[in-house]
Amino acid sequence: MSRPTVNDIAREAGVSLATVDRVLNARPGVREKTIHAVNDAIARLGYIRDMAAANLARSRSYRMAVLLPDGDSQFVQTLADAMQEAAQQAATNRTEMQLVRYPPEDTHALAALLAGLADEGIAGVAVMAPETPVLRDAVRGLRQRAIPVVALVSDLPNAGCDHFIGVDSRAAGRTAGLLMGRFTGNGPRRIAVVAESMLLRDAIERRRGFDEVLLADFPEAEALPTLETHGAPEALAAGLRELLSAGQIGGVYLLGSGHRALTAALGEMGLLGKVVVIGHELTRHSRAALTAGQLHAVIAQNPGHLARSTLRVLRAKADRAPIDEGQEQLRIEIVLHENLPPEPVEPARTSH
Amino acid sequence: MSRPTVNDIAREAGVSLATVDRVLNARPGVREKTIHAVNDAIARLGYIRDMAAANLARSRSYRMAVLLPDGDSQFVQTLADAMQEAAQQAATNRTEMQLVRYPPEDTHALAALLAGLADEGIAGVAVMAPETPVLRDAVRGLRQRAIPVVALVSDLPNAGCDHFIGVDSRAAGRTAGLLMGRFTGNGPRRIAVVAESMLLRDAIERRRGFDEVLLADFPEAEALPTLETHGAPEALAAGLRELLSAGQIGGVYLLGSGHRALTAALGEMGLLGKVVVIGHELTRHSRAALTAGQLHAVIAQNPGHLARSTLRVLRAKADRAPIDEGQEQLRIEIVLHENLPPEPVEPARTSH
DNA sequence: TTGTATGCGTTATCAA
DNA sequence: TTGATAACGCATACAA
Repeated sequence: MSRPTVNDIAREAGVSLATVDRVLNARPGVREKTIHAVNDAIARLGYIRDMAAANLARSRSYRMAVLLPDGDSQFVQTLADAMQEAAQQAATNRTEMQLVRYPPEDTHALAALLAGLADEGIAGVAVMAPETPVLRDAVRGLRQRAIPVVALVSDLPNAGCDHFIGVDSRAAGRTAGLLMGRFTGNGPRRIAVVAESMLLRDAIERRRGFDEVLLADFPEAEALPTLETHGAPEALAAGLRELLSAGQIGGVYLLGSGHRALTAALGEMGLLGKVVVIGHELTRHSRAALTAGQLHAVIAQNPGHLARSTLRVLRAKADRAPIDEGQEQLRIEIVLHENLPPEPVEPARTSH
Repeated sequence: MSRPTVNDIAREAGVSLATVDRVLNARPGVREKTIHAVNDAIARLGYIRDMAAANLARSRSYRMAVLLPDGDSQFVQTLADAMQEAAQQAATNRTEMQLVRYPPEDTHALAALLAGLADEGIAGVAVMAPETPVLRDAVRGLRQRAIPVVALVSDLPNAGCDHFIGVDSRAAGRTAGLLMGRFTGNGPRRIAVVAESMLLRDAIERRRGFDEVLLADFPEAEALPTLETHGAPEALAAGLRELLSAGQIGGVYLLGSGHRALTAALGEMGLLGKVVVIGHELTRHSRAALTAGQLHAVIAQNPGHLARSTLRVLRAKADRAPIDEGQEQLRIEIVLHENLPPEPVEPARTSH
């Protein structure tokens, strides 16, 4: 015996194919009693829906839009690549993706982009951006038109998104704090904290988590005020020098990007390998630093997972189908020299 | 425009549907010239085959078998649960799974089971077992009958499997070693290594990796000979006591299962939280110990990922389709108190 | 060597 | 509120 089909259900329930379909897809216009009869038959026969056939018959394809900030962040670039790869895979399931890079800092341009998407018959939108009132409104606008929106990497807690795909930044910061506390040993020590900017919610949350753990579990450690570099390597070097003049440093926590600049600055000061360095996200540079023993731990999220999860969740939302929480749960990964995953094969470069 | 179909190819090439199908599936009975014309059309239109529709038309379904050792290992039980859950998902894609638990230690029973599967029209087999000559032969037998076989959790390097789904045990051991070295600080210290048995390849490999890193990067640390408990909690307590009498212990590395017994023994000796404990796999017990601060790091592989990956790879092998290496690559996860993922919802218990 | 017609399991558009 | 019936993209038995 092969698996029961909708035809079997129809026969068993004494109704037509169309009615079974209506019940299956929770479409209106069926009497309560009929619904019950169909559901009974489904349960009796142990029917399992064939997704492949369903998708085929729908011959509907889903156009998803993914919005990522432009700029030269290695992490975002890696994510963009992963998105393209996931999209290629998803094309098999009638899901296509349109990747859009928007000028960072320009919230209004982003909002305009989002508003524009609403008219293009888009089935879902994923957006990675800091939360602003303008963005919140744009998201609400989309959702009012029944277009699902998911937040990517950075949560938008007050925008009313359908889902958040990423990790809890505060917990990520706590993890960094725990590692820093354990890696720097037992004596008293000062920990430098470096960031390009503290305007981003992620950086703030990470710092908060980091401090929490250090304060509670490693009272002998002292996390210094954040050194903001604003992307200027000289600022970083100068700042570090100043911190050093006030006493020895046991570790450096890099809140965001800037691995290259940090490695350079530490190298100049002859500190490479002498202080514990912990950072976020696995990029070409952090990977190299990890391999070279200049970086001791990376807190990361898997971009491939992030990308596939995004497309799957958007698809589920578009279908109003439930989400497999277990599968979509992103992990806060800890990457050390010894568990560094092999370099992924270089995909075709994203044109933006 | 939507994607080109076989019909479009047929029209473009000026042949019929059936001919296109013949070319597509490399079936005989087509003139060289016609083949060329069809392939030309395919290239011109950028045709991508819809595998889902193809399988639907074939009305093909896949019966996979997954063989797991029986017994009360928490990890295996968790994996079994994850398998059941993944199977439920996969049923939607015409893939069904038959989970078989075999008596551990009994290689011949396992081999007989495998041989039996060959006759049942199974589309693929996944097996978690230590490598033995008998098992190797059984695997070869299956593969001779064109049934793909994948090794699960523990590799079978000489059995000629189609794929290995799991992590490199030696690298996992190295990771444990690195963490142990860093967590136990700078001074000289002795590290106890505990295992239920050193007969399993995994345990040996982990120990090897652990020693490598400790020797190379932490010369002040001394990894003591493995304390084999053979599942007897008393043996563990006695052994630990003996090690203690010879001097202070800085850390304990638990090579395999036995979290509960270890926690109990350490508790009795008043060592809980005073020595660094590192173990493998996230189970109910290790999770609790991690939360309580009695266990400091767990090296784990994600059972959900393992399960889904297994079914996906088996399916791909059955279709002779390529595998998305990036997606199937299992990570050596490091779990600390701060990045412990939320407890998954309890699935229905596996009956075995 | 090639073409026609039908079916796979589901959805969707009609009409009743 | 229900039911025929025609797609969806591909495979295949059978006819030419």
